[in-house]
Amino acid sequence: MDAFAALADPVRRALLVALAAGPARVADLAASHPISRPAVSRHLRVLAEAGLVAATDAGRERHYRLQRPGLAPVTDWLEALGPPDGGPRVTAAHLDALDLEVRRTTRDRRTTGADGADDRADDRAGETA
Amino acid sequence: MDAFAALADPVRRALLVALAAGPARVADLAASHPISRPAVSRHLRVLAEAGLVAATDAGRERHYRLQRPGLAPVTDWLEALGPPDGGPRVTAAHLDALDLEVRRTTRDRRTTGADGADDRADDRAGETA
DNA sequence: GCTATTGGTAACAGGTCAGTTACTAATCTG
DNA sequence: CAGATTAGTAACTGACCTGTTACCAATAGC
Repeated sequence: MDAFAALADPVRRALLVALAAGPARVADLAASHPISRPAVSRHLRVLAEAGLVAATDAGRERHYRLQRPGLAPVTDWLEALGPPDGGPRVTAAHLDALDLEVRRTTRDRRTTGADGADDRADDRAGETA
Repeated sequence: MDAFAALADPVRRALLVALAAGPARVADLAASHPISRPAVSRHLRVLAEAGLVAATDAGRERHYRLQRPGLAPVTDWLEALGPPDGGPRVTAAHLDALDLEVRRTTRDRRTTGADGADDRADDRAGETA
């Protein structure tokens, strides 16, 4: 089952959200969802086939964790279709160019004693890390 | 049917891709896809319910067009789950701040006679329009 | 007004998917 | 070793979804 079909089921989306907070066992996921454990087990198998989760055996337990790269087919398709609201569409190259400009600007203004406009460049640097 | 379930069907995704190139009639979409016209008609109804397409009556014809904002529930959910690869995550506010910096930089360099580095700020302005 | 074209609906058949209960395999614990 | 816990599988049922053909309504063109 592909990633699109895997995301179509609300139970599977809920499982992914739960796993986004960190790895979990099958019993834990079944306890926090209104379906039986075999149903959870099968949903997890579907998600694993789609590359959205991965399992690690630990004795008799099995720890499932989210695999965010598995969402790439969906995100890629969505972005190929175009932005949902004509919002900003920026590539890493754009950011690099802008980053260069901003660093030069702030340095120039410091040396020339410009006004105290806030230095937002650090925001991006932090988020892209 | 919600947007997630609507995107689960490959035929519906193909219809959306076709509509991304511009509005189309039902007959046109049916002709370019290996399913009957009633099937296309029902797929379009599903997509309309999900807010992914909209129709405009034009005489006996009906022009369907893509509604990109309908994808918002999906994109929002995906981005709430976290970035697939830790890529750049930039908001419009960041871009505005950067844009301000860049415009000031280029102006300063013009007045001070700097090198001929290209003016990338216009790129962003065009893409966000 | 008659015919052709466009689009939606109805009814039906086929297949798939989600859920359950019952059972089995493997591992930890006393 | 015996019992308990964890996880997966098998078999089954019920619902839903997708596709088809046949039919109906509305509009354009002669």
